[in-house]
Parts: sequence; C-alpha cells; structure tokens
Amino acid sequence: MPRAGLNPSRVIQEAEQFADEIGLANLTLAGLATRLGIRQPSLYKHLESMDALQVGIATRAKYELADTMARSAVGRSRSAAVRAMAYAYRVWAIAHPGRYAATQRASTPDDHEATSADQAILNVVISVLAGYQLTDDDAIDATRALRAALHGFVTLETSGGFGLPASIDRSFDRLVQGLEVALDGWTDRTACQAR
Amino acid sequence: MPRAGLNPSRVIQEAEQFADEIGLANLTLAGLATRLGIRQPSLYKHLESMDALQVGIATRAKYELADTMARSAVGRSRSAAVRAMAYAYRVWAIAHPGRYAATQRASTPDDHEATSADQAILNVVISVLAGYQLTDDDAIDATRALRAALHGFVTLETSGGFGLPASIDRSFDRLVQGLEVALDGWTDRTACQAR
DNA sequence: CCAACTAGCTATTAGCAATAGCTAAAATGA
DNA sequence: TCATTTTAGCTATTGCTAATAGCTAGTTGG
Repeated sequence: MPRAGLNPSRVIQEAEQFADEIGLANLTLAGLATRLGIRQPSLYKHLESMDALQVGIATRAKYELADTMARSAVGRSRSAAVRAMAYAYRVWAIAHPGRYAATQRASTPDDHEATSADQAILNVVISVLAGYQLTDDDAIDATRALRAALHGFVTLETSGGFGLPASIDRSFDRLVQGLEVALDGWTDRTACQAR
Repeated sequence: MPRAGLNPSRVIQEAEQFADEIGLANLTLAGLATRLGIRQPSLYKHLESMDALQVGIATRAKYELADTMARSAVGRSRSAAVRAMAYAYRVWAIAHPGRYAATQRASTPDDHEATSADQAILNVVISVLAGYQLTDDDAIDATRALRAALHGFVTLETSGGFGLPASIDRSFDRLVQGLEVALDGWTDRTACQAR
C-alpha cells in the first residue's frame, strides 16, 4: 500500500480545519485518521498524544489570531486601532470556531513555543494600546480588560449564551464603543463620572 | 447490603462539590459513584445521562450565581450596584470553579428549568442596570457587554490566561472602573471621547 | 543494490458512558 | 402482620476513546 505522505505539520493543519467543521470537543484521533486515510494508531507517528495535538492546534491558532489582529490595526491608532482589532478578533473567532476554542487552553510555562504564541497576541494588544500612553500596570490592566471583553463576548456568542434574538452585531458595536470610552478615561478615573 | 439513601438532588449536590474540587472536566461517573459509595451503573437510577448531570449542575449553579449577584446589589444603585455585583460574580466564580465552568454550557431552548436559570441571571443584570435608564436595545447591549466583560475576565483568570504576575485583583478593579465609565457614557457616545 | 530507517499496519489494553437483566431492600396495602 | 409491588442497588457487557507493542513494507542513504 502506498504511503499517505503525512508529516506533523499536515496532521495539525488537517486537524484544525476538521475542528472548525465539527467542533473542537468532537475532534477524535479516529475521526482525524479516517479523514487522513490512515488508521488511528498510525497518527502516533506524527504526534505525541491527543493533548499534544491540541497544544499544536492552539499554538498555531494563537499565532494566526495574533497575525490577523496585527494586520487589522496597521496604520491606525487609538480608538480606530482598537476598533479594527476588535472586529478582526471577532470575525476570525467566528470563522474558526474550533481553532478559537483551542486558543482558550492555557500554555504550560515550559512550552516555549506555546508561551511565545501567547506573547504574540499580548504584544499586538499592547501595541494597539500604545497610543493611549499607558504605563506599566495601567497598560497591563487595560490589556487584560480588552482581552476579557473580547474573549467574553465571543465566547458567549459562540456558545449561544446570548439567548435573545436582538442583534449581536449591534451589541458588539456598542461593546467596542464602550471600550473606546473606557480606554479614553483609563488613567483619569473621574473624567466621565460626572452627571 | 444496606442502601445508600440517594436521590437525584443529593447526587447533583455531591457532583457539583466534587467538580469544584477536581475540575468539571475531570468529573466522571465512576469517580462520583465511588465518592457516593455505589457502583457506576447504579448512578443511572438517579440520573439520565452524564449530559443530564452536567445540565443539572449548570442549572443549579446558574440559580446560585444569580442569587449571589442579586444579594450583593441589594440597596445599591448605578455604579455601586455594578461594582458590588461584579465583585460578587468574581468571588463566587473563583470559589466554585467547577460550578462556574458548568454555567458556561448553553441551555437547550426546550429545557425550561435551564432557560429559567439563564433568565434569572439576566434579570439580575437588567435590574442592576435599571438606574442607568437604558431602554430596549440599549439595555440588552449593556447587559451583554457587562456579562461579556465579567465572564471573559473570570474565564481568563481561572484558565491561567493572564500569564503575567501583575496583580489580578488590581486589574479586575480597573476593569470594573472601566465598566462604570462605559455605562455612564452608554447612551451619550460622545460624552467621554473629548480630550 | 543492499542496509537502515520509518510510516503505515494489526492486535491489544485500560478507562469511559451507557444498557440489560437480576436481586434484595424498602414501601405499600389489605 | 404479611403478601405484593416497587425500586435502588448489583454484575455483566457493549462500544467508543486514547494509547502501546510489535510487525511489515515502502523509502532513502551509502
């Protein structure tokens, strides 16, 4: 019988596409092997374990997301950059639900490739917030808030957490507006609280 | 042999406590049965399936969370209510990681008990936002933004998504401040964008 | 052209949720 | 009180999962 001509890279790429189609939770080695035209144990020639496969998907996905976010913000600053990045984030997440789910896995500190992917996303967000002149802890806090808002929204959206039929696009638009407002008043806490 | 004296309620309560201890993902029927002093197949006398058990945990957890949030905001309004609710949300989620993970499961529309639990949380958030005089879609958008921010922050925190050692308490505090600022400027989009 | 390497295979194991069918403990009713 | 019914537990089993062991044939390097 002829060989399938696989390699670790091809396996991960097929797996991430498969995961987007059927959902990360439904990804099994047997299913992936069938899709690749081989038997399940043969997969172990290209990967270490199911866990390692998911880490591989997660790492690639994080780089891809970081890249998408970075491209979206090129040539923009402050609220325009935040807005562009937020939209790119949501569009990518919805277009790649399996990969996005994979990005939610936290990296183990000793996995340098995975932590580097985390750092890539972090760096993009930090760059996007550069125009706000936030320093040290303020920058970290704002980065976390931005990631939390985007991640929370997309997670709730993709998991069906927004039961109501009201426009999710509109809600996201308003969330981003809220983020812009909050970032404008980030260092000056009293700026917007007067009524 | 004497009977264990179990019932569906006791099984779910033990399961949610167990899930908090070992993580929802590590909850197995075999483990739960051992903890209850019975064999794995015997569990099926009290539950329909693993899936149904998780729905049961999720529903109870959603009610518990809604109750916690509601109590925290009693006697408070506007930013004080938002702040109190946000803190109660995070404290409860961290104290009950298994249950909180369970709440992330979306309800199937035909499960009235589960959707009612969703509604309970929604109602609390809507009540807390009542002081902001938001109408219709604005209220929905603000509710979604608030839930997204809280859910995203807690999820990233509990999954280890905040790799940096910087104070997470402080970051959460700043997030809540950001929410207050954003809600103050919710209907008047230009209010806080002047620099 | 032969030797080393390796990508595939079959066979198998252990852990999981789930079902079938049995039995003894509890609850019910005359 | 005792007979009947109900049911909460049990053992045995199935099918699916990830994972390992060991074999073989296709590929590649000297």
